[in-house]
Amino acid sequence: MKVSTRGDYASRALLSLALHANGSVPTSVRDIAERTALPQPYLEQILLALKGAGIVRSKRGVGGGYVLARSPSEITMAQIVSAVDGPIAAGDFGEPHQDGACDHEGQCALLALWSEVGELLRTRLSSYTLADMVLRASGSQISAQ
Amino acid sequence: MKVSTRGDYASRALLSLALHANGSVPTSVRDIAERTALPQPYLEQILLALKGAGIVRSKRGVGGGYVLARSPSEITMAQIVSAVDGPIAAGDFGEPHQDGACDHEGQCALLALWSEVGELLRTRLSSYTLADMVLRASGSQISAQ
DNA sequence: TAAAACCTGACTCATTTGGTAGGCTATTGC
DNA sequence: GCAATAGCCTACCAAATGAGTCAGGTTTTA
Repeated sequence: MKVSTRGDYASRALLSLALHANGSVPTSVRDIAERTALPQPYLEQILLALKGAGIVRSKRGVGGGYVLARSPSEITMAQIVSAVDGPIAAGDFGEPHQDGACDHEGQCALLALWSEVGELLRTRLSSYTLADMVLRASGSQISAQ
Repeated sequence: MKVSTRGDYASRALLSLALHANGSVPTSVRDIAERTALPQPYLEQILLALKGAGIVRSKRGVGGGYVLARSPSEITMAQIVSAVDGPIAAGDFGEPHQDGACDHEGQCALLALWSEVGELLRTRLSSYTLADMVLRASGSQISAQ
C-alpha cells in the first residue's frame, strides 16, 4: 500500500482539525498549515481530495475554511489514507482468479497472499478512528467537540 | 511497504524452485523464466538480489543455475520481499521520537501508528514460509509445467 | 577452447511524488 | 457594489521510482 506523504499529511491535518475542534467554525488552510508546519499549497490539494471523499466540508469566502464532516469517532484512518493514497493494498497485481486455474504455477497462491495482507492492512487501519488518535496525541486530556 | 513486481516475481521464482526441487541440481535462469513466464533479463537481476541476501546460491558454468540456499520451510515471505523491495514498512517517515516531544501536534502519535502497521506487516509476512506457499499452490491446483 | 552461465552497469520510457505558480470564483464586510 | 478574503482549479515542473532491456564482461567446465 505504501502510505505516502499525502496520507501522513492528510492525517496530520485532520488530527489538527480534531484537536482544535470548535463547534462548526471553519479553520482556514493557512492556519492548518501553520499549526502542522506543512506546505500550504500542497495541503490545499490534499484537503480538496479529503473533501471529495466526504471527510471534510468547506466554506468559502471570508471566515471560511474546513470542518470535519463527521465526528472524529466516525472517521477511520483507513478512510483518510485511501482518500488520498488510493485503495489500501499490499501490491497492485490483480485479484486471485477463483474460477479454476492460474496462468502459471503458484501464481494464485501468491495473489491470494497479497490479497490477504492487504485485507489485514485495511482491517487494522479501519480499527483506528481520528478520535483514537486524538486520545493518543493528547495523552490524558480529552478534547471532545 | 508496497510490494512491487520485484517482490511478486521473486516469490514466483523461488516458489518455482521449491516446486521443482531436485536435490542440489541447479536450475538455470532461462528455465525459471520459462516456467514462470517472467522476462529473463529482469529475473536475472532479481535472482542476483536474492543471492546477495543469501536466500539462493548459484553455480556457474555449463549446467549451472540457482538453488535455494535453505530449505523452503526456513525461507519466509518477509525475507523474500525485503530482499528485493527493501525494508517492510507502512511508509518511510522516520521513527517516532521517544525522548520527549514531537515537533508538531500529533505527529508522534501518527508516526507510532505507521510504525505499528509496518510491524504488523512484517509479522504476518514472517509467518509464512515458502513451504507454506508450496502447500497452498499444490493444494489448489495441478502444478503443470 | 568455446559454449553456457553468471555478473555489471548503463540506458530507456512511463508513471508517481512532492511540490510551485497563478488565476478564477464565491462570500462577506464596509 | 467593491475589495479583501479564502477556497477552487489548472498547469507545470523536477526528481525519483518502476519495469524492463541491452551490451558487454568474466568465470566455469564439458
